[in-house]
Amino acid sequence: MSHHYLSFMTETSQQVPTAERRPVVPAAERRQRMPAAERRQRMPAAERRELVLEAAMTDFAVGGLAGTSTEDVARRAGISQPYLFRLFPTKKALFVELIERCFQRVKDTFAAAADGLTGEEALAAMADAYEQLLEDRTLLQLQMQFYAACHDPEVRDATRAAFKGLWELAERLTGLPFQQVVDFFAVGMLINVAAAMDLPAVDERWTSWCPKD
Amino acid sequence: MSHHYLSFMTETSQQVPTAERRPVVPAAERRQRMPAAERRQRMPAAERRELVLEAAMTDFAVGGLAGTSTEDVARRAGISQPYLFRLFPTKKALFVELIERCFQRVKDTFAAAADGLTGEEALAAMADAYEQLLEDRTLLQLQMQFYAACHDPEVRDATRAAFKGLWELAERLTGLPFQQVVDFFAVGMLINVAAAMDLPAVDERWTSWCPKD
DNA sequence: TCGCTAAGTTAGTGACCAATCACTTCCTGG
DNA sequence: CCAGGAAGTGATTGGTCACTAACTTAGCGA
Repeated sequence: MSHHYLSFMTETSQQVPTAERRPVVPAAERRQRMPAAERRQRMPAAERRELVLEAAMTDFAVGGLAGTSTEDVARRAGISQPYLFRLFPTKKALFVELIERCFQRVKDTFAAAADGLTGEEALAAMADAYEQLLEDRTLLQLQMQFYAACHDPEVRDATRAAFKGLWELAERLTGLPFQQVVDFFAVGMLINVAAAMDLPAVDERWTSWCPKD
Repeated sequence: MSHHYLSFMTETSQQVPTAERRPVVPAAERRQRMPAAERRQRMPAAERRELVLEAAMTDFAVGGLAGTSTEDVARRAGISQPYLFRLFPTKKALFVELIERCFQRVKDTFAAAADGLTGEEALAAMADAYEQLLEDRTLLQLQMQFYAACHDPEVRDATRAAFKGLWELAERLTGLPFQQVVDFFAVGMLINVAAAMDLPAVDERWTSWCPKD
């Protein structure tokens, strides 16, 4: 069963001692009350929203829209679960807000990488930058959750719009013809999937995705 | 807002009058008892399992692991929900069984398409065949659900193994070097995502993904 | 025809969860 | 100093859901 020609397909990934099964911790003790001693620190709602959005990225990246509870997000954000619903009307609204946010972060990454470059140089820089997102897979896995949740019209519309924006940015930054942009995004999607499956860190062969020679 | 260079990104997709929001039909009436008049037809468990697996593909493709209820699957399969648990030990076990099944179907598609061909001809045939899967997006959307659910170790292991099998099949059928197989799968993944977002039917430019010239 | 096995059901159970309500606490400007 | 708004919580609620227990029914072989 040794397939030498596919190093990234071999089972060299170290298995995390995962917690296995959805937390069967009785909800009674999971929903522990706030520690009275060191009272929760107050902050303006706008600021708290940021914390919630950040926490939500982490949780939704793992569980997706349906598989993440508002309780989990609230706890990670350091607030009570009801207060989350004063900051966001519904769970889905929070999720949808993440879509724009997540793609914006990728856009920023691309823009920073391609700064001062054009054409294939810009594309290569963007490719490198995108690969570096592998170090914290949150963004990539979150993308998968968006795509997977696209049966919902609101999610789909937001995802489509954000994806379109990203695509247009890539075209603008590189100025390259359609086909090359297709290939760029195609490999990007393969990277997303590889990250989701946690294939051993995508090896250097991926980087030769700009076969101009 | 007209971007002539990206026909598939324009909003020409006819919006399905989607049902909007998870079925808010009160569960009381959703769980209607079996029609006593035309009693359920019996069949061997192995056969019933097939029906359940088929129904599960449809439902899980839409809702994913967390977002699909066993009640939904059972109803579609024409059995009571508890009986589903005699055929499958857990919901996740059912989901995991779909992974092998889904990828096997893609494998069959590839093998049939590449029959008698090799090299780039085989690859092109496989590409065409894969695009035809867009007509019934179940298989593609289901894949996205697998990738998205890969945080779970059992799901990840099964998905990895199935993906690896598919990859090896592609290499065996075409005999092409690594880089070309990468490009092939990369575009495949882009198609998956496009299907998930329901971008207007992927246009003919995708087919030129084998830039040998 | 009888009885056994496999197919299938109804009726729960405990747990979880999104969302609401009513309440408290803190801070600030007049 | 005090009134009011903003930050934040506890308790609850109506509902869903995976899974179990216990029962029923249909067919088939001896």
